[in-house]
Amino acid sequence: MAASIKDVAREAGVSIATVSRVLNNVDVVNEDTKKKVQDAIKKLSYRPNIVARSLKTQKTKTIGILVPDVSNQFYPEVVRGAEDVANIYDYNIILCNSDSDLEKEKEYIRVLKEKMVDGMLYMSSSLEGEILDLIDELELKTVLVETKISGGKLPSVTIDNKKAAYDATKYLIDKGNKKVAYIGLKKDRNNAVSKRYNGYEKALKDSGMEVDPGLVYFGDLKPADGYNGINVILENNEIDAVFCASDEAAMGAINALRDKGLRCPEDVDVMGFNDVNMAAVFYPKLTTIAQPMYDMGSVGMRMLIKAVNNKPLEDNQYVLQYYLVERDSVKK
Amino acid sequence: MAASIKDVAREAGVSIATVSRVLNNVDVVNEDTKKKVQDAIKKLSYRPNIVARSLKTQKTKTIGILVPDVSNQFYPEVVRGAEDVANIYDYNIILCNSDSDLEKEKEYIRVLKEKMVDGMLYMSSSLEGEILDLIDELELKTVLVETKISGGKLPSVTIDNKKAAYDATKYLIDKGNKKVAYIGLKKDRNNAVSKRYNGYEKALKDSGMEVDPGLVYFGDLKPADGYNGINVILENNEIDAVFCASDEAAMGAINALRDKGLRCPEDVDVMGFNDVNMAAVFYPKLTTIAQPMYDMGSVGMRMLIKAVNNKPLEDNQYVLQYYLVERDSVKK
DNA sequence: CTGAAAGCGCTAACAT
DNA sequence: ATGTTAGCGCTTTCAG
Repeated sequence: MAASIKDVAREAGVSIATVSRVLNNVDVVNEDTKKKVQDAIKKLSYRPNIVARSLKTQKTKTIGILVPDVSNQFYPEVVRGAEDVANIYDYNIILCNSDSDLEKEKEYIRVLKEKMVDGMLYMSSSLEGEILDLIDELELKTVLVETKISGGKLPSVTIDNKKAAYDATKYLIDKGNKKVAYIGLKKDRNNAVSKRYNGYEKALKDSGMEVDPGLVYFGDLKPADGYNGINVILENNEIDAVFCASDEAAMGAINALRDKGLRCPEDVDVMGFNDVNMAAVFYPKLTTIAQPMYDMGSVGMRMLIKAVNNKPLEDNQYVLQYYLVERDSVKK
Repeated sequence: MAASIKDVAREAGVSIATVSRVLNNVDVVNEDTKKKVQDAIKKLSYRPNIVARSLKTQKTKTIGILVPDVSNQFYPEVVRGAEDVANIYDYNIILCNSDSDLEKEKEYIRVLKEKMVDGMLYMSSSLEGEILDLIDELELKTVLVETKISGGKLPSVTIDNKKAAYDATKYLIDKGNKKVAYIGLKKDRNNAVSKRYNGYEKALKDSGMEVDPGLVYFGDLKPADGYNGINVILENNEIDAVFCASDEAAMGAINALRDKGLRCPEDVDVMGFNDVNMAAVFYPKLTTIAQPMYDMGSVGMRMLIKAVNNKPLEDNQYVLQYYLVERDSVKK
C-alpha cells in the first residue's frame, strides 16, 4: 500500500495539516519543519492521492474530450494539441469516442460528470439540442471545437467553413474549370462540415453558375465516399473539377478517377479539405484547405482551462485562420 | 449543485445506506423502499459521485493508456480498440502522449497512479528498465501492447515482429528480387519494431544472401524517413526491392522512387508494415504486413480488465496473428 | 430489512 | 507556525 499523508506526518513528527501545507505550498511553514516533511516525503516515496484531494476540492484536474472517432484522421491531431496544453497545466484527459451517436454522447457526458471532470472539449459532427440541454443541466464547463452554436452561448474554436469552401471552389473556378462537382456531407445536418456545401454553392452563384444536382454527391467523408461519389457523378456527367469536403474523400475521388483512366490534375482538378498528414504524402500531393487541427485542440484546451478556473475569456468564439495550400492535385 | 446521496435519502425518507444498497444492488432491499429510492433518484436526476466512490472502494474504473503519440497512424486504431472494450465494461481511459520520452513517461505513470487508475495499457517504442522498475514499485497493473519483455513478467499482446518481417522479406526475395533494401528503426533499440530488422536479416541469410550495409537505412518510421532512405541508398546502389518497417515509410519511399523516375512496382517492389488505413488508399496500394491494431488494443484492454479484477489470465503473452496482404506495390 | 457510524485521504477553517 | 477537526460523497461493517 502506498504511503498516505498520515504516514508522512508520523514519519516527520508533524500533523497532517502541516504536511498538506508543504504539499500545497500554502501558509508559512518553518523552514526546518518543511525540510523534515520533505525528507519524509522522499523517504516514503509519498505522492498525494489525487482522488481524495479531488473529493475535497471538487476539482479533478482532468478534462473530458468527446470525439466521434479517434481513428478518423482529423481528430488525433486535435486531441494531441489538446493533450499537450492540458499536460502543461497538469491536467489529464479522458478520451471518449461517441461515433456521433446521440445516446452514446449523452451517456459519456453523464459519466464524465460523475467522474467530476473539470470541463469538457466537445467535438461532434452534429450538435443536437439535447446535448446542449444536458450540458446546461449538468453545468459542465465545455468548449466546442469544430462546431459552434448560434448565439455563442458556449465558447468555441472553429474556422470559417463556409468561407473556406467558398475559397476552395472559387480557386477551382478561377483555374478555368466550368463543371465543378462537390462531394461531402449532406447540407441539412447541423454541423460545421455541412457548411462547406454552402460555400460551394455561393462560389458557384457568385461566378454566375448554377448548382447542377448531378454534380453533387452527398455521402460521408471517407475514401470510399469520394470513390463512390466520382463513380456516381460520372455516370451521367462530365466534370472539370471536384471539391471534396475532406482529404480522405479527395484521395478516394482521385483513385476513382484513375481507375476510369482520368488523370488528376491533367483531366480533373481535385481539392481536399483539412490538410491531414497524408495529404502531402498522397500522389498527387493534395491541394487542400489546411485546417489548423493541432491549434484547434490547443486553443480549445486553453480556453477551457481558463473557463474552468473562472478566468474571463477575452474572446468567446475563436475563429482560426485556414490556408489554401497549393500542391499537385490542381493544375498550376 | 448536483444532488448527493443525502438528498436522495431525505427525499425517499430512508438512510443513505439504503440508497447505497439500491444503487449497488447489494443486500436485500424491500421492494417498496427500493421503489421509493428509485423514484427519488429519478426525481432528483441523481447520479452517484464516482470520485467519492473511488476513494472508498479504491477503484476508479479508469485505465491509463500511454502511447508515444496519437498522431502517429498506428495508435489511434489501437486506442480505439482499447476504448471500445473499456466502454463495454464501464471503464474510461486517460490518454497520455509520451513522445517516447523516458522522463515524460515516468511522470505520466506517477500521475496515473496518483489518480488511482485501476491499470495501465503501455505502448512505447522503447521499454526501459526504469519503467519496469517504476511499474513494479507502484504496483500498477499493466499490460504491454506492441512490446514485451523477456521472462513474461508483464502480460503483453504483440505480434511476432521478427517472423512477420522475415515473411515480408522472403516474399520479396521469392518474387525474384536480388537486392532487397531495408528502411526502419535502428536495430539496437529495445523494442518490437527493431526486431523487424532481425527478420530481414534472417530472411536474407536463409536465402543465401548477405546483408549489404549500403542497402540498409536506419531512421524513424515517418514518410520523410522512407523518402530520405531511398535517396541515401540509391546514391551508391541499385535496388530491386525495399522492405520498410512502416507503411508511412513505404509511402515516402515510393514517392522518392517516383521523383527519381523509378516506378513501383515495375522497377522496384516496396513492402510496408502495419496496414494502416491509408495503405489501401495510397497509390499504388501497399502490399504490407497487416498488424491487427484494433484487436491489439481490445485484447490488451480485455486482459487488463481481467487482471484488474484479479481474474486469472489463461494466457499471459498473447501473440496475435498478422497477415501479409498482397496489393499493388509488389509485382504479382 | 434498515440505520448509525466509521473511514477512504485529503484540504481548510478554526484554534492555539 | 502548527495542530485539531469537520467534511467532501460514498461504501460497508455492525447493530438492531
